[in-house]
Amino acid sequence: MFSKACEYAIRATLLVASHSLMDERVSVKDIAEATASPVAFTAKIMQQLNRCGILYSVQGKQGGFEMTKEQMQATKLSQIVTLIDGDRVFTGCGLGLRECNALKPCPLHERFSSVRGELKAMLDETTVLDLALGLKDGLTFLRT
Amino acid sequence: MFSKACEYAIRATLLVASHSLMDERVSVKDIAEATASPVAFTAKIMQQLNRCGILYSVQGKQGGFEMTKEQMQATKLSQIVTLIDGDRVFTGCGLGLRECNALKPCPLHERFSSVRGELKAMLDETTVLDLALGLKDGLTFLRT
DNA sequence: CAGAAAAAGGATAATTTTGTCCTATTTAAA
DNA sequence: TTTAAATAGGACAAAATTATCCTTTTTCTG
Ligand code: FES
Ligand code: FES
Repeated sequence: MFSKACEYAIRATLLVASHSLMDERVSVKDIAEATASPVAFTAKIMQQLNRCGILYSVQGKQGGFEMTKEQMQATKLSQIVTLIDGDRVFTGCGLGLRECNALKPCPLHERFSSVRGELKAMLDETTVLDLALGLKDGLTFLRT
Repeated sequence: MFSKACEYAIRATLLVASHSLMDERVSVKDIAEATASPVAFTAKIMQQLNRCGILYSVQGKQGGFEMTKEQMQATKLSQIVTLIDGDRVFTGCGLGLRECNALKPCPLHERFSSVRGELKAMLDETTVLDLALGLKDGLTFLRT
């Protein structure tokens, strides 16, 4: 469904958010540990998330990553997916035709575009804050 | 969403089905041309589809691939997906946790498993015959 | 100020997925 | 019976994704 990079990005963002709710800053090392992700790969993803303003970083000793509550409210899951994987999962043809076009539909178009629309709606309606709250309260988890 | 191999598999199966409805046999070359897929890669996929009985092949000159109407009715899209990509798209965690477990859910579990269930239901309810009919009638397409 | 901890970023490596090539086998038709 | 067209299948190659390593820069702390 999503690439590994995208899964790591969402997990990392949610971890940073849940810690920011408790006014804690987290390092890449912390993030990788808490989300069971490879450290250096996660570091690259954090750079992308920082560059596009989904969260922010503090360099130097005692540095790490944080999010403001505004960032948590403003960031929809769909934005993270689009940033990392592009919009193919939201707009592409389920059978891989070059474009999904209702005027020249693939055999699965009608059924697939409906499900794809629900996926998009779900990710558009879900903010980082929505998910970070359950994580902070220990109701949900980011690793086994 | 699906791998390239899986997209090719579905497109190829639907092409064979629509031709079988007109009592025509199709070669790998025909399939690759009609679905805009790489020939040799498609050939490998056809072998898988044949081995597991989704369709059948006839070797030798004038050979090719065909499906019986029974095969078309019996084959659900979900079977082709599972054959090529496995069942991760139907059962896996949206955030990539090792297993999707409602007792230790990821933050997206509730919302994701709902959409994933609709995808599965859609592919379970759709047979190759369902889709081949529109293709035969020129209402849907397998390439741009 | 010096040293250490941490992010930034470039280069490279491993793995998986996708795609190609070539040979053997099967079968219809000339 | 020979030839040609087609699938079967193994080996290999290219590309994309995932992952690691190493150096530089920043900034806190002693
Ligand atoms: S054309 Fe295939 S999903 Fe729209
Ligand atoms: S645990 Fe993540 S989707 Fe179920």
